[in-house]
Amino acid sequence: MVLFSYLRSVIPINMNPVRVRFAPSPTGPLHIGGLRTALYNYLFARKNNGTFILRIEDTDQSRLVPGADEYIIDSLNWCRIPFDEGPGNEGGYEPYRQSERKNIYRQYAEKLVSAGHAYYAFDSADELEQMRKRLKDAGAKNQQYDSISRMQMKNSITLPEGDVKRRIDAGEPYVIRIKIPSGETVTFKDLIHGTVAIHTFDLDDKVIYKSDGMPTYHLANVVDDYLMKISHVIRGDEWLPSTPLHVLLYRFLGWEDAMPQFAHLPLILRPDGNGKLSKRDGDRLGFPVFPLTWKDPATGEVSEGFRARGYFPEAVMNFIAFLGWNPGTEQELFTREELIDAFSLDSVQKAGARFDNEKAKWFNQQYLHRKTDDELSRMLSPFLPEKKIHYSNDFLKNVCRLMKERVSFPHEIISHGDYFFSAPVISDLKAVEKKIKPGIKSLIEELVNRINRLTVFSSEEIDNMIKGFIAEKNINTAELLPVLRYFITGTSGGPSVHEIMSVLGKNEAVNRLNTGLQLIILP
RNA sequence: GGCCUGUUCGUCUAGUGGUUAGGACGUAUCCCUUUCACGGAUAAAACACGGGUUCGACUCCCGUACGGGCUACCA
Repeated sequence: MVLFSYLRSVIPINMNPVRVRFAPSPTGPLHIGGLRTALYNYLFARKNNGTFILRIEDTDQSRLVPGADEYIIDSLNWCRIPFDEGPGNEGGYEPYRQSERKNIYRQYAEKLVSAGHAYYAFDSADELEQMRKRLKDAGAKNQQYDSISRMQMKNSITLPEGDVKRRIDAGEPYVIRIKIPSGETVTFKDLIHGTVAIHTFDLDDKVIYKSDGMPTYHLANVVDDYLMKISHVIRGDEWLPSTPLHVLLYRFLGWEDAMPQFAHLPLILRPDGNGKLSKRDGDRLGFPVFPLTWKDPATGEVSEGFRARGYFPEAVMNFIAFLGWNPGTEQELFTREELIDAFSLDSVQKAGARFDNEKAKWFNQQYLHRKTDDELSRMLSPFLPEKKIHYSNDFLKNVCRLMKERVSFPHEIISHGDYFFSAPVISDLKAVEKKIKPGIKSLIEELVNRINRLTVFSSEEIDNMIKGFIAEKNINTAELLPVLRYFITGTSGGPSVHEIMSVLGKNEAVNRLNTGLQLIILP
C-alpha cells in the first residue's frame, strides 16, 4: 500500500489524461488577457503530456463579429500556441464550434427537465423586469429568479401540465431554467483559490437553454467539457461566481465523477487607475492590447497589435506568462521549452496583475538583443524607407549590428538610424557651436585628406587613423569627434563615428564631411 | 445593494512563524565612453489598517478599509 502510493506519486498514472481547452467567444478580437489564458492552458497541457483544445463558444449568435474566430486562430498561430484539437484540426471530439454542436445540447436540457432539475419558463422580458423591480421595491436581498420568485412566474412549475403542453405546442417561445435547490451549500475546490463555498440561496435559476434553440454558456460549457473529456478548466476569474452553477449541472447530469478540476486565473488590470484592462486603455496610453492589428468591421476603427508595433511573439509570451505567474527563481527570460518545464498552476498568483508597458518593452529589447544581425536585417525590409537606393544585405546587417544595442523594436533601427539611409540635412551648427573654434576647419579638411588616402576603409583603420591624427595634433577627442559625428549623422548620439563611417563607405563619409565643412565660416 | 474574490517597493513578484523582507522593470547617481545605448555598480522605494493566536507574526484566524469580478434568453 505504501509502495503503491509512493509509485503513484512519482509515476504519473494517467487514469485521466490531461485535456484542457481554451474556449473564447468570437465577439471581437482576442486580447492580452485571453491570450494569457490560452498560454497557460497550452503550457499546462504540454507540461503534463496533455492535449490542448481550441473550442469556439459561439452560442450567442447575435453577438458574433465577422472575422473574430479567424482572428483568434491567427493570433494563436502568431504566438505559436498551437492547438492539438480544434476547428480545422479534428481530434475525435469534433465539431469544435458550439454553433455546429447545436443539436446535442437539447437532449441534456430535456434530461434535466424530466429529472426535475430544470423547467420551462414562458416569462417575457417585460415580466422579468417587473419581477426584479417588485423584489427590489420590497427590499428583497436578491432580485432574482429563484426558488421563491419562481412561484410567481409563468413556468412549468406554476402552470398546469396541460397549459404548459398547449403553450409549447402552440409555438410560444420559452426557455429552460435550472431549478436551483434551496438550502444547500455548493462547495468545490479551485486549484488557485482553494475551497470555495456558496449557498444556493444566492444562486438564481439561470437560463440554460434559450428560446432561439441555443444553449447558454453554462450548459454548453458543461456538456462540451464532459463530452470532450476535459480534465481541467483553466479560465479567467470572471467565471468563479458561476462555477457553483456548473458544479450543480455536473451533479444533475450525473457527471460529478467526471467533473474537471477548476483553476480560475487572476485578471489583467489596467496600468493606471483601476479596473480590467480594455482596448480603450491601449488607445489612451499608447500600447497594444491585441496580438494582431484588428479592424472593427462595424466601425472601421483600427487597433494596432503587438506584431505591428514590432513586438516579438516570444517576448510577448514571456511577458504575459509573468503576469500572474512566477517560477520562484530569479530567471526572467524563458524560452518556450523552459516555460513549459517551469510552469505550474500552484505558482499562479491570486491577485490581478497590472499591465506594465515599460516591462513589456524591456522584454522585447532583451529578445531583440539576442537576434542575429541577419535575422534582424530580414525583419527590417517591411519598414525600410523608400527604396531609391538598393540596400545590400551586408549593409543592412551592419546597420543592425551597430543599432540593435540601442533600440527595443526592429523598426527603431531605421528610425533611430535614419542617417544610414540618407544623408542628414544640416542647416546650422548650433548643436556643435562650442566645438567650432578657429582652426577646426583646416583640421577637418586635413582629416578628410587622410581619409581619402585610406586604402582599407575598415572601422579599425579609420579608428586608428583618427586616433593617430588626434595625438599628432595634440587635441582632445571631444574637440573633434562630436563635430565629425554631427556632419556624418546630424545628431549627437549613436554608434562610434568610425563604425558609422565604415558602414557608409568612404565616398559617402567624405561627401558628408565636405558638406558639413561648407557651413564653417571660420578658417 | 447582494454574492464571490483579492491586498508585499510606483509596477511584476520572491517569501509558507524567527530574513539586514530578495530579484526584475522604472527612477536617481556613479563607472565605462567623443556621444547615445549596452554592460557594471550603488541608492531611494513595500508587508493596507485594527484586533487576536503565539515566546515570536509579512506569513495563521477574525474584523475594517480599499480594489476587482459576477449579479442577462452575453460569454
